[in-house]
This record gives sequence, structure tokens and C-alpha cells, in this order.
Amino acid sequence: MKLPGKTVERLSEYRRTLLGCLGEKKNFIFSHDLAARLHITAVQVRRDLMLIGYSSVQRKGYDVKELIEKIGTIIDSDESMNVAIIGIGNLGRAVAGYFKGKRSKLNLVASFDSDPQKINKVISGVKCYPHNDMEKVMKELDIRIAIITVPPDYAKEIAEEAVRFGVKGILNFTTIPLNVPSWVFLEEYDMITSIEKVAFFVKENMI
Amino acid sequence: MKLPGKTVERLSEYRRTLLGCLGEKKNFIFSHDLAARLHITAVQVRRDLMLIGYSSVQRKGYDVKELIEKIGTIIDSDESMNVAIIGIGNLGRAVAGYFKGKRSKLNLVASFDSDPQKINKVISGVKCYPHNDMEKVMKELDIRIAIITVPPDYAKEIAEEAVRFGVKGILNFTTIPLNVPSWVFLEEYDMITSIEKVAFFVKENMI
DNA sequence: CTGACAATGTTAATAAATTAACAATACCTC
DNA sequence: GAGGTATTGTTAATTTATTAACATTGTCAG
Ligand SMILES: NC(=O)c1ccc[n+]([C@@H]2O[C@H](COP(=O)([O-])OP(=O)(O)OC[C@H]3O[C@@H](n4cnc5c(N)ncnc54)[C@H](O)[C@@H]3O)[C@@H](O)[C@H]2O)c1
Ligand SMILES: NC(=O)c1ccc[n+]([C@@H]2O[C@H](COP(=O)([O-])OP(=O)(O)OC[C@H]3O[C@@H](n4cnc5c(N)ncnc54)[C@H](O)[C@@H]3O)[C@@H](O)[C@H]2O)c1
Repeated sequence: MKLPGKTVERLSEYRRTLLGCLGEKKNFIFSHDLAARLHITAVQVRRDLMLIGYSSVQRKGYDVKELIEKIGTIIDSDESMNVAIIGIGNLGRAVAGYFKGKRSKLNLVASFDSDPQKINKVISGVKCYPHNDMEKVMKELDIRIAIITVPPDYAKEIAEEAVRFGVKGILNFTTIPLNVPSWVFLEEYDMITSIEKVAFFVKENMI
Repeated sequence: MKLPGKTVERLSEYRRTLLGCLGEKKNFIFSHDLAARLHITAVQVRRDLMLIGYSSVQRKGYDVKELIEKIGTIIDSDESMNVAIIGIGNLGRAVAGYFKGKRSKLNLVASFDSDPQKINKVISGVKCYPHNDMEKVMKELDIRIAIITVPPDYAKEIAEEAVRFGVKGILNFTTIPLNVPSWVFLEEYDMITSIEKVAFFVKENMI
């Protein structure tokens, strides 16, 4: 199914919100309610759901469980996909602890580090392998997605290795923009950008 | 100056990249070079710079130092702004360590936590104050921006407090979407969304 | 049973963001 | 110093994303 990247992001957010609803024992939700929780419009929600071909039970809103399922069939893959974190420092540990076990179709199965203090230990719930074994481990465990949280200077090299060893998608938290072949999906995020954006609009609002 | 949010984000990225150039002793850069480093087009770069009214030295490209300065005059505020992290757990520490001292106009001056083990200590370079003193400290230090990294259940409450105590911008790393008054700028980021997006496009590419 | 309603799904309109096109200009070569 | 070239700044065109409009449909009150 061909979907705009923005819609994919929102589908993920919808599911996250819907999972929250289940926790509240809320089994049906209206488009405007879901929208309000995410600071978007009801039309946006309905349009996105139209794109994935989901229909509600009329007049009761969307069946929360059913919609979670439906979103799953769209954005999850059939079999689960294996994920690794490269560089299990402060950020790597935070991500590992946060992500581990959250998504049934995405398994965080390994981390890699070059620090002898860390290798062969279980850190934040994930086994840490030595950087030198990346090729072997990545191939054996069939790792498809790499989350890169090494120091900036190593980022490029690590990304190249990961691609060579079979990774098809990279989430880069490093300051360094990476270059990858066109068939590898790359997503980059830098917190500084978010903070500076907030600062800019705070400044503007004050004027 | 009124700028699209997307442009503001890119300006931040331009500056980050340009700072990297200085490190490489590269004092002039062409639009297409800058663009390539960020995986965008040269036109995009030129258009953004047009919006902020920057002109290059013709035929030599942009003067790196000058452009860094110029971007600063646009996205930074005149006096520096104080920032606090609320919840100095795994993620909070990672952010603190990363951010501290990176931007001259944004000072990370405090963190807050409710854990007695943490309060009144310096963690990741930042003094940690007790959650109970938030009002006093936030007002005294004139904190304008809060980065929220507390456990999800506390996020709403913390955000309300922060707003009440004078915060004008929030960067929320929590899973919970927040509600704030219209005059508070809110930016939210959830890594799960990024990871799921990567997973989706990896899956699609494989089909 | 029926009419008013509330919420959806969808098409059409608008707005925002990106890309293309190109004239203008400084530089370099010869 | 003339001609070719590389790069910019900017307007116009295109594409993408969001919002508005509205017909449709099941529900419920009376
Ligand atoms: N901390 C943040 O909030 C934050 C935010 C955005 C970006 N970043 C970026 O993320 C990266 C990590 O940040 P951090 O705070 O976790 O740093 P960190 O120093 O705590 O962690 C880096 C880890 O990578 C390991 N490492 C170094 N070289 C390696 C290699 N060749 N192969 C495998 N592992 C290697 C180190 O041993 C260490 O464990 C940095 O590039 C930083 O700029 C951090
Ligand atoms: N770790 C990640 O990569 C990651 C990613 C995205 C989102 N998040 C979210 O960020 C938040 C923090 O994640 P974490 O891994 O750092 O968790 P953590 O448990 O390590 O840290 C939470 C910190 O908040 C403190 N705290 C609790 N209640 C508080 C209160 N009322 N006032 C002030 N401080 C309080 C705790 O003492 C602790 O130090 C969570 O909401 C998590 O869902 C984490």
C-alpha cells in the first residue's frame, strides 16, 4: 500500500493513542476525540483512515480494538522484524529501555558497542555484542533495522557497515547526516533542531 | 520574522552542518554542497536563505561564518533563554549530556526530579532540584523552555505546572500528547513513531 | 414510524511546501 | 577584455498536504 510518509507517522500515533484508550477501557472513539488528543483535526483522521480503507461502526465511532488491528495490518510487516541499537551509551540505553517489548512486530534483539566494559553484557534488557562481531551477528539474527547512537565521528563508518551487513532501514540519532544507498530507508532526528524550533517560536510569541 | 516551521527546522540543520564545516576548515560552501549534506535540494537551500534575506559572495558560495551568524540573528533570541529538563532519568540524562553547552543562546540551567537519590546533585552537568521547588526555582531562574522526560503518567500534571510557573515552550518526549494554552509553543516527539515509520518503508521496499 | 441528529466517507477547494525555470552576475580562461 | 561557465536569487509551476463542504447513513427520541 502506497501511503504518504506523514500519514504513516500519524497512523503510528493513532495506534499509540488507541492503545492508551484501551487502558482507559474506552472501546469506541469518535474521529473528533481521537483528533483532539493529537492536536489535529477530525477530518485529517477520517481522511487517513479512508486511505487505509477502514470503516467505523456508524454512530458509535471507531472500534478501538479493531482499528488497532487494522493499523497493524497496514504498518506492521507480516513476520516480525529485528532491530539493533549501535552504540549503547546514554541515548542508546534510554532508547533500548523505552522500546524493548513495546511492539510485537519489532524485536530489539541486539546492541553493539566497542567498549570492552559493555560487550557481552545485557544492558537495558538487550545483549550487547562487540562491534567486531557485527557482520556475524547481524547476518545470523537477520537484523533489518539499525538505530545509530554512536559518537558522531563513527557514524558514517557504522552506517556503511550496517548497510553492508544487510540492514534495510536506519534511524540516525547522530548529528551527522548519513549517506546510504537508495534502497535503504533513512530517518534522521536531532533534538537540537526541536529545541531550537521551540526557542524560535517562544521568541516570536513574545514579540 | 514570520517563517514556516519547516524552514526554521532547516535553518537549525544548516547551522549545525555549517558548524561542522568550520571544523573541516571549509570557509565557503555552495548551496548544492550544503543541500547534499542534508539530503535536500539546492533550490530548497537557496529559497530558505532568500526568506531570511541572506546573500552570498557570488560564485564562491556562502561564507560559512557569516551565514552561521546570520542564522543566529534569525533563530536565536537576543538575550539567552533558560531551559530546564524535568525528569532526569535515562532519557533526561542523555539529553542533558548532549545539549549542555552546545548553544550559546540556550542555557540548560536546571533539572527537576522527585527521586530523593537525585535531588540536589549535579547530574550530567546540571543541578537537579526537587520537584517540589519547581515554582520557586523556575521563577528565580526565569526558565522559559521545559523538556519533559518524566514517566508518562506524570506528564500532564508536570506540563500544567510548568506552564503555571512561566514556561513558554515545551518539548515533550513523553508518549502522552499534552494540552497547553495557545500561547505556549508545544513540540512533541516520539521515537516509536520514527521506528515504525522506518519499519513501514523497509517493508514496502522489500515487496 | 418518522424526523431530527450526529457522525462518517469522500470529493472538491484551499493552502503549504517543494521543485523547476531562468535571468542576472561575477569569475575564470584564453 | 570577450566568451563561456557556474552559481545565485527569484518568480512561476507543480506537487503534496490540509481543510472545507456535503451527501449518506444508522440511531434515537417522541
Ligand atoms: N544524548 C542525546 O540526547 C543525544 C541526542 C541527540 C543525538 N545524540 C547523539 O547520539 C550519539 C550518542 O550519544 P550518547 O549521549 O549516548 O553518547 P555516549 O558517549 O554515551 O554513547 C556512545 C556509545 O557508543 C559507543 N561506541 C563508540 N564507538 C563505537 C563504535 N565504533 N562501534 C560501536 N559502538 C561505539 C561508546 O562505547 C558508547 O557506549 C552521539 O552521536 C550524540 O551526538 C545524542
Ligand atoms: N527512553 C527513551 O528513549 C524514551 C523515548 C521516548 C520517550 N520516552 C519517554 O520519556 C519518559 C522518560 O523516559 P526514561 O527512560 O528517561 O524514564 P526514567 O524512568 O528513567 O526517568 C523518569 C524520571 O522522572 C522522574 N520523575 C518521576 N516522577 C516525577 C515527577 N512527578 N516530577 C519530576 N520527576 C519525576 C523519575 O524519578 C525518573 O528520574 C517516559 O515518559 C518515556 O515514555 C523515553
